[in-house]
Amino acid sequence: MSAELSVEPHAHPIDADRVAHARLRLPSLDEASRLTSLLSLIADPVRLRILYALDVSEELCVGDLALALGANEDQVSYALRLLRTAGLVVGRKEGRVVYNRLAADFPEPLRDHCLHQLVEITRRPPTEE
Amino acid sequence: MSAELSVEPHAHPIDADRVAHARLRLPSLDEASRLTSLLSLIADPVRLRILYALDVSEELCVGDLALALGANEDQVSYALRLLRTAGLVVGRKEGRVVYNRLAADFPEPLRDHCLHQLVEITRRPPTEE
DNA sequence: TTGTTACCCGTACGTCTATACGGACGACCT
DNA sequence: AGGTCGTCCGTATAGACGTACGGGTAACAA
Repeated sequence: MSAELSVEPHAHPIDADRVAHARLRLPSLDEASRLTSLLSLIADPVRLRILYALDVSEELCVGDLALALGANEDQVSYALRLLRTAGLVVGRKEGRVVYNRLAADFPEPLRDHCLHQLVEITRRPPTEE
Repeated sequence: MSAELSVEPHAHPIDADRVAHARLRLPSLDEASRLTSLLSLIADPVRLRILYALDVSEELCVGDLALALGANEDQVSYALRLLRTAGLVVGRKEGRVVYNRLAADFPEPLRDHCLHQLVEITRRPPTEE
């Protein structure tokens, strides 16, 4: 998956300049994988809305989260498991209730760009003429 | 998949205020799905790097794109198919070569936030202590 | 202590996604 | 015209992902 191949699909680059130009500025396969694994995490309706909910409300437990989303607790629990594993969400246990909140080192750009700014895209669907 | 359920998983919301607060500001399931389907498209190493390449170089054909990415043409071709279907990339055919470029109505926030800003995350991996 | 609540975990299933392969088209060169 | 190259499309297979289900743990109440 992270193997560098010595590719030579066809020996005739049509625009060698642009290929070299792109090649230099392109993020490496490793960097891209790191970013896309992060994006994949928020590219899910349940997880995205969980992050939204935790962003506006300081912290929420699983049951209330499911109530706010209109989803069942299994979905929320599974989503939280992934978010916690990735270190985006942390759980504070108080009694028998686990309060979830965004991690302190939650990537700021992710919060700013994806949670705050990118919502506007949803208001204007891409199929506008 | 887009069915509204009349859920009542448990009758004891622990923090009713925060639930209501989150519920009001939460994007609808439909809005979230629209956004996540877009994010899923760029949440793939091949597609993300293609968008990057097309962003720095005006336009590139499939073969050169594969050359720049170090991927085979099948991967690039398949990725371009999805990006074209979504309307993010358009193809200009000139002779037997198809030059691909970002669509004119490519969502600006997506380009700004995901392509330009979000790269910095990759520079500082999330596993930093 | 017994029962109930809130939650987590492991497993199994259905589904969606990406990849690889083969064929087909149109465009250039001789 | 014939041959070759660049690209696209359809199909099949393997793998990853999300969902649902059942059991299990810790905490509070009676």
